[in-house]
Amino acid sequence: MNKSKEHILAGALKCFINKGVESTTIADIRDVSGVSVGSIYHHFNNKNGIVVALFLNGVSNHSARQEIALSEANTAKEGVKAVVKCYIDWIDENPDWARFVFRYRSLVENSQQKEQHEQQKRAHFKRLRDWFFPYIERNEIKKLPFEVYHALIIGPSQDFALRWLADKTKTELIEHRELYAEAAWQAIRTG
Amino acid sequence: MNKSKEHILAGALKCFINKGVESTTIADIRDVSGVSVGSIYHHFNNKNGIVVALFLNGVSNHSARQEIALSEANTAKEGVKAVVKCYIDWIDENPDWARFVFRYRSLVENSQQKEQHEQQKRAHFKRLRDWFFPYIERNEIKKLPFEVYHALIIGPSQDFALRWLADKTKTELIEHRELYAEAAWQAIRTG
Amino acid sequence: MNKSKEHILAGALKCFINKGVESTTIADIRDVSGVSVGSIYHHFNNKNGIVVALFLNGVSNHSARQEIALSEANTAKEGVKAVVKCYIDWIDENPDWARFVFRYRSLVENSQQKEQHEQQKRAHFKRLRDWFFPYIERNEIKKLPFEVYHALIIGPSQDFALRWLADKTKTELIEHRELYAEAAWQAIRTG
Amino acid sequence: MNKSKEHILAGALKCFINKGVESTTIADIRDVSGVSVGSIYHHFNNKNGIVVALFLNGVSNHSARQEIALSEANTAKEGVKAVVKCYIDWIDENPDWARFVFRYRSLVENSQQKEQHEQQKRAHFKRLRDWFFPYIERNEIKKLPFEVYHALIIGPSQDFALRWLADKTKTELIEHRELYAEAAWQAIRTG
DNA sequence: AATGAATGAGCCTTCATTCAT
DNA sequence: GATGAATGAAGGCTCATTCAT
Repeated sequence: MNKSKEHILAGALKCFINKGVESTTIADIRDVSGVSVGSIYHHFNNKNGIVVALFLNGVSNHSARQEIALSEANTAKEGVKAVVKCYIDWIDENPDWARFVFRYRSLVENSQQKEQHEQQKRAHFKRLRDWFFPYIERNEIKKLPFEVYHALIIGPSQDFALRWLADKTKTELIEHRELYAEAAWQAIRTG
Repeated sequence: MNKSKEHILAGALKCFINKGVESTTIADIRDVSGVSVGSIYHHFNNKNGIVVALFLNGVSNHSARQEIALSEANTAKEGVKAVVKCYIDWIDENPDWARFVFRYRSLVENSQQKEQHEQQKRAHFKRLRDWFFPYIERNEIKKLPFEVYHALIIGPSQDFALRWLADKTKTELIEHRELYAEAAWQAIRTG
Repeated sequence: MNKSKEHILAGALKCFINKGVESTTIADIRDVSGVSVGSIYHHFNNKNGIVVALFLNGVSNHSARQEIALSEANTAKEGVKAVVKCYIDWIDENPDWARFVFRYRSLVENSQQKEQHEQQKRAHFKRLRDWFFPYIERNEIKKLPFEVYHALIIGPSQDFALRWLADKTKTELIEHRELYAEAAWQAIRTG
Repeated sequence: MNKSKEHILAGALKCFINKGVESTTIADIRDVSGVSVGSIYHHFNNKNGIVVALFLNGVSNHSARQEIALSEANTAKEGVKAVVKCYIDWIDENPDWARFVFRYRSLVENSQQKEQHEQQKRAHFKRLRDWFFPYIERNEIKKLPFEVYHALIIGPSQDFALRWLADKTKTELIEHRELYAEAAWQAIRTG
């Protein structure tokens, strides 16, 4: 892999989190990454290129982990809980990346390079849907409007995670791993 | 009431949502609000002053409504559901204001005028806590780490609302009002 | 005399010395003088009006004192020494006014209201010339190009005064009063 | 040597003398020097950086000449006269630079980059003092408070020079070169 | 005479991007 | 692939001045 590119991405992530994307200058990234202005443009074409690269890397890294976790689950309950735990774990292990993805999702989704992201996202959602569908059919999971599942499963963890990432919680995100996983299962199970 | 100030705030909100705070220029706000650059500075001191004013107005407007709704509830269940419904209603009725508050909370919380916000927030949370405390004591609501309640009650609605505000849902936020209210109650009730 | 005008002039002088004329805003003068923006304009028409008023007051105050001192002198030597001492005394007693006059002379002399100043100056110089002329004729004072007298008489005191006003001398201006007066006399006396 | 820097300094000096530092805009300097705004900032960091550079160049250029002149003098009288003549000559040959140094000395001495100037100045004054000290010891020059020498030697020339630079004299500065040199010597010689 | 809200032209400075080396 | 000097458009903000009260 490319040393310069790694340095640039790592430096840019730091800056983007500290000062925000708009307030981060190419000179800031140069100072933090140690890579010259010319090289930054050589590798990423322009400032937005760095933003998009960071975002796509982050999202696909997270999706991949989630799909692996899901593939190892054998029941509806295991699957739901795996999704929540994997979500929490990824945020816990990559807090800056998570902050970045939450904060700048819209920036990428409104950019010109959004195509790649949308495609990734559709593929990922399809795989999730395929995994859960049989359990809904078999009535182990409540029949609900599809887009509500995400809210019920991920909503609570996400709410807490956002506050944890902003350093506004007294307890650790990871402490409630089991609690949110169980709550997610209870929220959508039948019976 | 002050005509200029209202115009500036309304115009600024439009711009901030359309282009983002950083990409909105004072000239943009002048064009939309019809108030001169000098007057904008006269009333808000600088660009960030507008951001803070919009944010504080939004948050306190929402808090006030929530507290009124709560004061009319007579049981734990009614209270929890009122909070969720009020949350959904406010977002549904003030989508731009909601978009703004979600997106720029951190901007205000890291600004120099954060004091006023923190104070408002503390007072609001204290009133919520006071309302729910008796029900926890009487064991009608599960005993949980305090900061988890918010995640369980608001998390799902918030997740959906964020996607609804970004125009990424097929269904309307308001359609699921009862569903999320009921889910919130089930998530924290005892027994 | 007019209370507001006095306050404005006094406040403006402070500001002009502290921050320079260009960096002093009308708001600064309002804050220091306690007189409203509107009143400042009512009394002085515009910012430059304050500058000119301060300057003309300062110069004519100094000229008047010098002419009085001269009128009490009875010999060439007394006259020359009186001029130097009077110069030093005025600066010693009105250091801010002196700083202002030295620093902003050119600003007034290039302004549109320069007429009044030029007239004052011509009249003053004529009176000085009239006083000294007889002594030059009688050969008690060296015959020199007229504009050299000022340099020889005032030059040394002025050099020192400028450094004293800038707080760059170790000794007090007033200490050398006699020394500079005597040096001035020696520089232009005959024999 | 650096072409851009030279052009910027030359253009800036013209503007500063014509309109004053405060009234000179970066755009003025760009127009006169032909160097882009960005480059001006690249080389001088900000507007004040140009002022400081001009000032330091001017002062050190003058000091260097004075020290050379002094090193070629062999008696107290020659030294004193050399200082005065050198002073007059430098002003005569570099009138704009002289105008600038006289007018904006305080601006530099109160700026943040004043250190370099103070150091230069101290070194220069030490060399002057070292040159004259033996003659004072040998009683060829009057014993006077040290800071008075400057006033007596340079004061008259400076007074005249200031008026000559302001175009307010009928005669040329250079015409009185010998007169002021001789007066300086008479003012401080013993006997 | 006094007040201070409103105006808008204009300035310093920043910064993404280019390009010659 | 790497470098960093040069560019110039654009934005936040200031401030002298006006004017209705």
